[in-house]
Amino acid sequence: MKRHQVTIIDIAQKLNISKSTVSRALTGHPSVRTDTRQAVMELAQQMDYQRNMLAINLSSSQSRTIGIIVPEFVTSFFPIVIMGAQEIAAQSGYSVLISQSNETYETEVANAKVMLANRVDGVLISMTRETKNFEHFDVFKRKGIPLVFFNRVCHDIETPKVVVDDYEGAFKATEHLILLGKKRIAHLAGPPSLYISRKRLEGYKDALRKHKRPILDDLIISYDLTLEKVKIYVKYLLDLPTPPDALFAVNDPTAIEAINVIKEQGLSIPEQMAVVGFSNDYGSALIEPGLTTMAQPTREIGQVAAQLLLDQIHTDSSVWKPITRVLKTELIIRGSSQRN
Amino acid sequence: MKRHQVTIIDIAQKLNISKSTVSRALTGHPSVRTDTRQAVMELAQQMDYQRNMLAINLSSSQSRTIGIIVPEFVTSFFPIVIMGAQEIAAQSGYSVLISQSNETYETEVANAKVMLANRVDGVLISMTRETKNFEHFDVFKRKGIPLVFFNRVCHDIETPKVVVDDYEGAFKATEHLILLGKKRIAHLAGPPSLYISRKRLEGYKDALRKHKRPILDDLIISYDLTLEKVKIYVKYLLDLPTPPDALFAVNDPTAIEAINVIKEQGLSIPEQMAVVGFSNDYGSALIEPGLTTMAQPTREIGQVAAQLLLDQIHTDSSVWKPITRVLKTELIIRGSSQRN
DNA sequence: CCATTTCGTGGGAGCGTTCCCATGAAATGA
DNA sequence: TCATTTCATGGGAACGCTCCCACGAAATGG
Repeated sequence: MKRHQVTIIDIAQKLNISKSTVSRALTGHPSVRTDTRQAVMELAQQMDYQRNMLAINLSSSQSRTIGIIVPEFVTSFFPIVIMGAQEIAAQSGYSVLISQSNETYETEVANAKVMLANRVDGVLISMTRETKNFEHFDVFKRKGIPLVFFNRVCHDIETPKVVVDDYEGAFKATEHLILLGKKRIAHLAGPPSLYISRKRLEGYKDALRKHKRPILDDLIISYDLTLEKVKIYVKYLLDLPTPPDALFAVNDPTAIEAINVIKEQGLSIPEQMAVVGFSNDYGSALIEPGLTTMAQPTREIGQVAAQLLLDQIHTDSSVWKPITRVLKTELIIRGSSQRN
Repeated sequence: MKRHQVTIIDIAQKLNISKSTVSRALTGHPSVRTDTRQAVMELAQQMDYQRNMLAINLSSSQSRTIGIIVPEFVTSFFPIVIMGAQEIAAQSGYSVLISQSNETYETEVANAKVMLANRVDGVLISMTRETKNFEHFDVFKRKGIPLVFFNRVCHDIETPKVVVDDYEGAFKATEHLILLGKKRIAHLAGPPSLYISRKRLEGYKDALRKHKRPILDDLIISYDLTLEKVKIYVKYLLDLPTPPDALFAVNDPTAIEAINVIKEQGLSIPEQMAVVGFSNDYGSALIEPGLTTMAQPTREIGQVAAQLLLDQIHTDSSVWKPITRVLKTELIIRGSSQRN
């Protein structure tokens, strides 16, 4: 049942003026007589007229919407990033279209199509862990739609990126464990397909090197971030002839899961096994003992990414620069790596 | 720099047919010769044509978008609801426009306007804790845009609602504490302005009544859900001449905060003070001791609400029924209310 | 074999704006 | 006072699509 929508034409007719004038009055165009504008505004209010963004969007060929594609919604990380981005977008009058790729390449491609169909003015994206082919991003470049990567970025595409200093963060986290007196520090790493996994691994190794510690391949495990597997790997580590006395996990959910397994096995944290995570997720302060972690400025990632995107949207594509913004991490020390 | 968009006219010209035919071919209209359709499809692919939703939306006067207004994004509850809703919406080809009211009435009103301007086909909403005036919702009814409330619902408006059985949940939670042998059970309640607060309070009281326990006003505190205040109230309770030996908190963040305060004060949980929450948030399993809580089917709330909304969108407004779907809660017993 | 239905297609209005150009009135300057 | 600029407004194309109506050709039926 579509009842009639109130349009500027309705207003124009009642006021016996043209729709052009109504349009100008409503959009704040200077060359409209004050009394005319007044009358239009009042009548609009009275008829509860709402400007039709659908028409405005078509007319202006832009949606005033930015798209965000994230791999998942389960951990608190992405929702917080989205919140940050949404804030910045809203300040400039932009809406946000959200879609999750479910860590699946095909869904990511489909989502990209939806973004295109909806004529978003730009896209913020953090890739699936299985995305290795980047052709579906080319079309954005061809169509002149700016793209900003965050967190899980693609280095094969020239586009702005927002990341945290994964290398430095991992370096500091590992060094923290070394300075704590830990001798055998294990690393539960992410999949090598992710740049952040590789960088964190690198930081871990370099910290060991700096302090002249051996890098033991036994103690480095790469996994695909499906949490169910953490138990297997942690048990494996604990069952080694000479087990590690510390664990640096690639992210907080992994670390939290690891803590649960370690406690289950009856080991004391941090005495027998210290644990450090990465990102300072919501649960990290709650678990017992509290999780030492490299905090990422999660909300800020969203804000910075959105700002970068808006900047691109508002400048000519010929002057786009593929800036990479590297945000700092901060070591938060809690019980999992602290002698009481 | 707006380069030319590929439109159905471009395809039509290349193929020397009319745009009507191209449109029909692309939308799967039956009366198009198979070879024509084939040719159109191929050329469209080749020119990487993307249907322009902006135009389709204007033409059809509907956006194929549903709006969701939530009060906040901080706890894990709303993101999960949104995820559930998004899944259902996506299945029917609907996009989701998200906005957060920041627990502020004015923002909620502004967000409602944005939804209207974007011509969303329906809105899912959970109100601000300070929303007492519902006029900004009337316009949706006037314009025939369906509205579905969830979680924090408005009973003054005839519209579908999705809630959990707050009364029963609170009743069971309280009864659980009674059966545990607790004698003085306090309740840290939400603001009376929220229906769910009132219902939970009612369930709490009725459980006490059923078991012939006195209802002690000293032990019932209503607060505005700003977590910083939990400390004050919990301390107040603990400092009473005869302090309570159990606490039923209106939601999990409150309960978690309470546990932290109780531990800080050196009391043992659950021996000296048992705690039960409501909703089974992400952190509840992590905190030590684990938080006993009434689990809500969070994701399902989003799914059901979205489905109800889609149902309304697809039926004539004259046959809309203000169904209230009440989902069941489930008691999850953890360390905060369990001997050992 | 002619009248009627079916099929595939073309033409064009309409969705509600914005924005450019035109127009006439008022204001300005010499 | 007349030419020129400024101002407030109107008219209409454009945005890209859908959908209704019309039309000729082919298929059908008696």
